[in-house]
Amino acid sequence: MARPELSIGEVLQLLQAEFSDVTISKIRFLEAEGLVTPARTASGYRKFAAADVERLRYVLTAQRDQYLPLKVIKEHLGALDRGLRPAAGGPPIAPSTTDAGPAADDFGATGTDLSLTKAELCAAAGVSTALLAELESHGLIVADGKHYGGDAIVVAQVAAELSAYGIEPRHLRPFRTAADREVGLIEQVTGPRRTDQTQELAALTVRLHTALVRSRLPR
Amino acid sequence: MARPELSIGEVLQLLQAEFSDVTISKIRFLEAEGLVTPARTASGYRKFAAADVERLRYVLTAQRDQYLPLKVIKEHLGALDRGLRPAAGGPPIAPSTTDAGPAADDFGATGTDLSLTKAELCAAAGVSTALLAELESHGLIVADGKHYGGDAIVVAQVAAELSAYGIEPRHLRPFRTAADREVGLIEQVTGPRRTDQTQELAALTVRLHTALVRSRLPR
DNA sequence: ACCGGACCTCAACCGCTGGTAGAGGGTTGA
DNA sequence: TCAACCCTCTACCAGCGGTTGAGGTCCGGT
Repeated sequence: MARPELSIGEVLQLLQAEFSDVTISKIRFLEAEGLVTPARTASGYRKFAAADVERLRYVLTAQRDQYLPLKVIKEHLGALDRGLRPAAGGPPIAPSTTDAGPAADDFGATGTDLSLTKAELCAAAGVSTALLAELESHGLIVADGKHYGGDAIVVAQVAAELSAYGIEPRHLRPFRTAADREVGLIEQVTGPRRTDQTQELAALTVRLHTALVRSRLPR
Repeated sequence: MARPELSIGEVLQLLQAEFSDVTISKIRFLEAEGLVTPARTASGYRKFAAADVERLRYVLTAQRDQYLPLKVIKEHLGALDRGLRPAAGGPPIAPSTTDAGPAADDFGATGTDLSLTKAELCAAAGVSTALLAELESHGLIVADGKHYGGDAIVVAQVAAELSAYGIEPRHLRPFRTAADREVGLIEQVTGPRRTDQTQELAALTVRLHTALVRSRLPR
């Protein structure tokens, strides 16, 4: 019980068992990049708690096994910190895709599901509760109990941007209808459970939709 | 009948719909790296078959959505070629569409102004003239005079893939309706000429559509 | 026959990521 | 007091993923 925290050298020993290419300088670098923030002694020495080591392990695993860039790993860690619990997937814990952040929009393997409260959703999408309420009233966003999924962020963000063009939630109802029909068609084929096939099919139909819109846009 | 294969410029047009950052030089680079090996004409021009384009799509998707390094993507492709199904975490070949991405968006790029004859379209998409006729009869593909645009290839390809699931052109009419309505809404705001705004708006609505479908997919 | 645009190759160059190296110096504990 | 350990900071670096441009060829239209 004397000292639950480890010096950087001790951390190195610990991690080198699992990750042969870790070095002291790398650990320091990762701190400089904001991926881990160990406490400090009065004299400035880093002291790593178990949680810090765990975090490093997560980073190194994601790098080695999923080839993720540090930028992305950092976002994942940030999402975890904010209490956004992903559902299933990756290594130690699952990565989160949807944020205001960079792309990652497939229907596939990395299927990640956030669960947000109303307040979190509004904050993440940068919209007012009034807009959210309106979106809900038109069925564009639906809560599962008290929680919203990650896609709701995108819906809310886009709706907000569209309103700058004078397009309001009530104009968007047909989108809801179209999406429902689309999903209905998919479920007719694959059944009511989500499978790989469901996702493949969804990717296809969305691609179809996109191509159709493009083809009908004025030249 | 002349030419079932596409030139590099035509491939560019096709892919830019989905991947806004693809360039000619990037395609050539990917060939140099051995990720795709288009055939050549007698005079040395590259000619891409549908399979080559599919391969590029796979590469670009894996890069964008999974952040995989080219080296790894190459291995996956190699494995696929050898008939192995990709193991953990790889997308089969039916990944994402419109990305909810950073800065750039799908519709921002240059206009897709391919102009293909019926035969070329069928060859490029790998579909029968019968299927094409059916798609036309349901208004999913329309010819401008005797020629088809680049999006028609995507529509035809997707329709072909969907038919493997028992989904036939007549089931796809609602997609046409939805796309028409969507474009109508956009034109109401931006007028009947194609402008940057048109494209921005289209990118937004397609993103909305995608998010809605995702959100309504079975959990 | 000619012209412009699309295509070719090859070599040089570039920005970013993910670190490493090492100088110069403080801290700790035996 | 000394070795081992830790600190910061600046400089540098290699590889990845392309881009740029010079110089030249090919092809469809008039």
